[in-house]
Amino acid sequence: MITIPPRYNPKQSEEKWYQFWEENNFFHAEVDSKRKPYCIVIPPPNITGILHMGHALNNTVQDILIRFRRMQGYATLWMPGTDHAGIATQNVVEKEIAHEGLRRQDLGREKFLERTWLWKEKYGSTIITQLKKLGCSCDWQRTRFTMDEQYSLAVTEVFIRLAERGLIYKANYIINWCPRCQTALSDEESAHKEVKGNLYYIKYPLKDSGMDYIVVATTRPETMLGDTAVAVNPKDKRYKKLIGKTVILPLVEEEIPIIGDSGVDPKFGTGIVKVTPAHDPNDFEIARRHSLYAKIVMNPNATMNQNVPLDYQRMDRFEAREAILEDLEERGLLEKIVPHEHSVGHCYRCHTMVEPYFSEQWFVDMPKLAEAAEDIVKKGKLKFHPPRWKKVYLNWMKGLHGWCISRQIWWGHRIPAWYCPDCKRAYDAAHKGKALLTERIDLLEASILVSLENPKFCPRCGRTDLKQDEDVLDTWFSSWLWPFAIFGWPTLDKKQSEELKYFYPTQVLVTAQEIIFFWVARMIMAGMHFMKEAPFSDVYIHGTVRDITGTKMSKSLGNIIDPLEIVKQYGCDALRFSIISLVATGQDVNLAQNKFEGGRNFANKIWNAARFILTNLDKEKAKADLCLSAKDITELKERWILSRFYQTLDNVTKSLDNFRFNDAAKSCYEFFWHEFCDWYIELAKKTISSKQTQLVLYKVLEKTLRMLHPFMPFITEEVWQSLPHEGKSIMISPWPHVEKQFIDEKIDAQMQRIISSIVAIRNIRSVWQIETNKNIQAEISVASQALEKLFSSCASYIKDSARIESLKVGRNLKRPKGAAVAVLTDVEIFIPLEGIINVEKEARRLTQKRYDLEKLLEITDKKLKNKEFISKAPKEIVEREKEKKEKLKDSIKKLKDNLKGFHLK
RNA sequence: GGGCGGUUGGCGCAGUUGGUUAGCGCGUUUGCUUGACAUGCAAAAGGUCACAGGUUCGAAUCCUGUACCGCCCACCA
Repeated sequence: MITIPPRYNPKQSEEKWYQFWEENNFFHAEVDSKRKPYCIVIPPPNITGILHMGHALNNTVQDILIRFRRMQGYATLWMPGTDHAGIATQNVVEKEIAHEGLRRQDLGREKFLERTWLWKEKYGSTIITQLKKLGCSCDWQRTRFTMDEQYSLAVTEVFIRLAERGLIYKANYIINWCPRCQTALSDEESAHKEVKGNLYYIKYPLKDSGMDYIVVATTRPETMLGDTAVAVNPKDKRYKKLIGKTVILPLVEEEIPIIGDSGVDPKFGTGIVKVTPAHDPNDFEIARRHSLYAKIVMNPNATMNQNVPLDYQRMDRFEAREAILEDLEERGLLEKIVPHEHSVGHCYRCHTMVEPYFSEQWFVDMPKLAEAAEDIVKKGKLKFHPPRWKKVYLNWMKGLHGWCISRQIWWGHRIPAWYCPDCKRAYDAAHKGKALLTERIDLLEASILVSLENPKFCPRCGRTDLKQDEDVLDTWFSSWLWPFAIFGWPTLDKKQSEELKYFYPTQVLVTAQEIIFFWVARMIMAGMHFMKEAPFSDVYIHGTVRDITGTKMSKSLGNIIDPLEIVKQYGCDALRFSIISLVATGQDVNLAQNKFEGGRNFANKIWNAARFILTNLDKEKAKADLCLSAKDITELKERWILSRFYQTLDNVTKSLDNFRFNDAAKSCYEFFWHEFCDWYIELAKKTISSKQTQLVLYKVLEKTLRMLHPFMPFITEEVWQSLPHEGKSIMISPWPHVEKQFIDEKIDAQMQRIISSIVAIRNIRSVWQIETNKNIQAEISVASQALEKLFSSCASYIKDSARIESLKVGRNLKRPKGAAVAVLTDVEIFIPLEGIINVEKEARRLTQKRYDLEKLLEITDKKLKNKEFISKAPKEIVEREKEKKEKLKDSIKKLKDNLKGFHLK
């Protein structure tokens, strides 16, 4: 007798088997010309990352796909790695040194980077360790980091190649500036949020016209210090005559022109807009059209700079706002204040309000790169799942501006550009004030050299101490190369080029919707440009993990559920199975702690079913015939469970092929629990030692474990290892084949009749409160010889499952006196319970049943009387309705006949 | 301003090209120390599929509109 604990102990198996898999190198993949490749690149988590439910969902999906394909025989590679996460990591290290009272400037660039590398060594792989706790079968030997030496080379190379083609350029442009991080951000890194503010109506006196003034409306009065014009719409009759006149900018007391620009909306505010080219993207565009000068009025930390009147200098932007409003008020220049809601960009890292800021930055020419990336998706060669994201993607591609890639931080890939200080200064001086017109800076003219190595001298003046650009590249400028840079591109040795050729393009990318623009779109661009092929053929976009009220989980809200805590409490398989069952394609998932009980209970069910089978398995018998054919199985219950198993397997395989993970999980669950355990194992108890039962118990369990393995890797391995098996691990065992010979719908229908009959009897027992252990008698009256045969041969199923002591099966039997009745299609069941049942109550029960069926009959009848239905509906539908009608009629008649026998008063 | 998603029994959700008596999990009720499992077993109750029109022989499913909730995009001074 084997003793197995009644409860599954996840912790123990998780540790044991994960180690076993790693030791045996099962996660590792090599180029194998005999097999097809299947590759997924992990969305590299930030080194600052701490595992959250989003990761749990994202990586469970990937691991399921990877394990599924691995079992199917693909050369399966899941490439792992981490992202250096420029701003995020720098912020973390800055916080750390702040405890020592230091700022990064105190350390200096070199020392600060040393600290950051140390931090990375210490904490940077936390997330990797955590991913292992989820059971992820990544090829860890190949783990990459976006700042690895070779990877960095790819980044630099890409920068140079794009710069050479003019696809990367330097320009004076208005960008998003985070005053706290003190760096430029891309459009995507500035997250728009609705902010309740005010619209301030400010009077600008007209020059040379006494008391006359015009009124502009603004939400950010502090920027008025940088106004270089006032604009009206030239079609606006009210103000047309103002164009060409001059106003005196209050507080600054400078003369600025009134210009006409069609971008001005006459309906908004007063229809007159102040133009601040250096601090508003809209105004910047106006300024370019009118060759206006851009006056920067803020320092990088968003305090007012030396270009504003002394009183406001060094004030914070919001402080300055208050001061300016007060001063305007005092001068009678503040007309009114109207509450106004508008959306304002916020830094996606620190949530500080972003300032539009005019500055010199590096950009990628996105519209150019977008062409091929747009095309490949339009053609359908790259598919999104669910498909609605295609539209979102294409729409984004259409509206692209330049991508600002320079960041004024230290942690990251330093821009491979060098300046000659003299020549650059000369260039700047020559272009001062013209900057708006000459948006792109001519690198040659400005003596900016883009190259892999530090250039020896300035080609213009010969100076030898050239200075490297201080800025680093946007983190996403390295992650967009991920699918090919991880293989060593572009400096490939022989092995690497083989691998790149074999594994690129990869198969699927799994990610969340908020990453589509940041990363997915850009990877497609980079892939198309550098590899001439999209980096993957399918993109699976999963939903966002939320709490039970539908709020996004976040640390600051305190509504997070820690996946590792769930693993500890419920087990990894429970976490995986629960989360995957909840996620319908692309739908968000609302989680609560108790949602994981389902997965835990399922794991426990698997454990106990296996426990039962193992304790009863005669290993010799089970092993005896591993390749049985359908002919060897004669018993209904055995044929049925095999038929159901292969149907389920077929379902699960197809669902996984189509990224329908919840369907797959539900099929497994339904089959295992409600068919295999509830019916088959229960029935099998009576024939446990028969060869057929032994074979089928073993065969179905073993194959079901394999089917479940991608979802629940640990418990399936644990159980599988205790069963007779071939091979070293379930994770490298083959995905079962759908053996069609076992699928038999007639068998399913027959078994269904038996099951329905058992349920009907149990129902009667329950209604009349017959004690569970009390044996009763039953008579089953059937309509045909075939049914008589079926019920006779399955009499034992019914007797065992419904606790029937003696069962009589016959044709057209009459209801014994005082018997309870159940009417099923072509079957009547009588349970003699004279004295126990209440005749009137039983009659009411049957009448209710009859009433229900009559309602159905009415609907069916109506359909069949409808000539259009008969002529227009497909034949098989009509046929089905006809059959249904006959069955209903028959059942109703039987109910009526039985009711007659009750002789009610 | 534009786009997208959601609205199905008390709660959380499935429902693939329109066609079974609309399913599942949790919860609820009743009964069970049935020899794998009380993280269990058995039986049951509970829904006019947000609303209004339309298409169709037939609509939870397709179309139009409305309401509410949520998300994304946009140069809304």
